[in-house]
Amino acid sequence: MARPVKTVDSPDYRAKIDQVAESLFAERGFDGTPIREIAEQTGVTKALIYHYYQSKEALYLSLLEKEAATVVTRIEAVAAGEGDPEQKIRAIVQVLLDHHRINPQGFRLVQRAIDDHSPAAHTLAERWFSRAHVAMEAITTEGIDGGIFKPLPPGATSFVIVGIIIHALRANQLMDRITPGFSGPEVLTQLADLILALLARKKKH
Amino acid sequence: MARPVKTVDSPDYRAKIDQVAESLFAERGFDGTPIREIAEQTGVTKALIYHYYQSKEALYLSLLEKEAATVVTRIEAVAAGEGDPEQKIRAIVQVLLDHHRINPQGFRLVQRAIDDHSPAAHTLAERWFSRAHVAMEAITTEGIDGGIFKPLPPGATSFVIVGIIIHALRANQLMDRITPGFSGPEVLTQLADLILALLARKKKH
DNA sequence: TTGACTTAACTGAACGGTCGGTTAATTCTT
DNA sequence: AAGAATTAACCGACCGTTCAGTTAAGTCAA
Repeated sequence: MARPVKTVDSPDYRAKIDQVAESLFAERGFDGTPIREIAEQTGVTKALIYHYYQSKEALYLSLLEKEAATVVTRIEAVAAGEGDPEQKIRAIVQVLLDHHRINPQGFRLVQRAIDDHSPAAHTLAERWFSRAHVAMEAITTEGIDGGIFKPLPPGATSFVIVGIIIHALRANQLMDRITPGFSGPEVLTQLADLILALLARKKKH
Repeated sequence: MARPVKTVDSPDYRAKIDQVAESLFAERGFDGTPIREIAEQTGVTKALIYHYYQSKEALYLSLLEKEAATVVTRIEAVAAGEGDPEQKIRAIVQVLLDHHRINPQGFRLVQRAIDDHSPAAHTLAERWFSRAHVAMEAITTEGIDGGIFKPLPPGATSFVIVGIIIHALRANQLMDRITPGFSGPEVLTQLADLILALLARKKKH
């Protein structure tokens, strides 16, 4: 049971396996990523990966769970924190942008899971996305009730926010050329402003 | 030179191969779909598929090209047709919804290609998405210049429209439970109204 | 009309290679 | 010494692809 303490300069393969696997799964998907390649890029053998994980899918789901939990927990923290709805929306956009900037591979891993064929991955993604949407709904409902946001059908405001953010990050990392004049880093810096401009209630005077 | 004419009740396997392959590729992705399974579900042998297509990838790209061309051509037709920007936006939403309703697998195939690892598929998707965006830009620019749509940065309006539609169809087919109170068929019927409500210019009086 | 010839459609079996996963043993750390 | 970390070697299954060959239908010269 006792796990030996690593010396300072030891390789710490376990963490590196996770890192390499996350990157490969994010780029090429589950089916497109052979265990052999994860092992090679980590600098170990396949057998070591099976020493740490029961199966390829267990490794994949472990990474997915960790990544989804991290980002959704942060969103929930913002939703439960202080500030008016506009500040919270800006904070959430910032959370997602930061997370994407620091670890784009992890972000892409989660995005990919939405379309995943594996029932386990699909369920996992659905569970976390659902929690994120609940947190968002609390904010948008407050914004609409407070007269700050344009009144839209229940759920629609969160739906729009999430849709635009996902589209922005997807476009930013994968389709730089499809949105002429509105792609690349500039789309991200304007993202919160754009979302709030769309949601803002019409001024009456 | 002599080409045997198909008898009326002959199986027409070629069309069925396309149909089965499109469905499987859409559901499980390129890597997740073995040629064997396409053959089995079609009721032929693998070898027949290689009689019609040079490779698995050639089959995949052929389906992708056909599907993307169909939907983008329709969008371009709407953009080049008659009507004010609001009517055109409604028409485009309808085109996409109809296409998705009639052939959801084909639609999903194209969506998946955005994240595709294969350079050829990625390039193909980028090419068609780019054409769609150009067509959209013509409409949104007219709407903004005409004072109907809220003024947003260049490209941003098209970006929002495409993002919301993609998100809606993705959510509708894959994540029915993640958007509480705003999922399932009802999101689609309200989609054009939602988009136009977001884009509508603030009334001044 | 007939029968040799051509062609597309289609198949069964096999190829070399890679896949995810296992096993038994060796090395390393304490 | 003991147990965790790590490995080389191996397995059966399946992968995409090829190939030699059969079938069925159309062409065409006699």
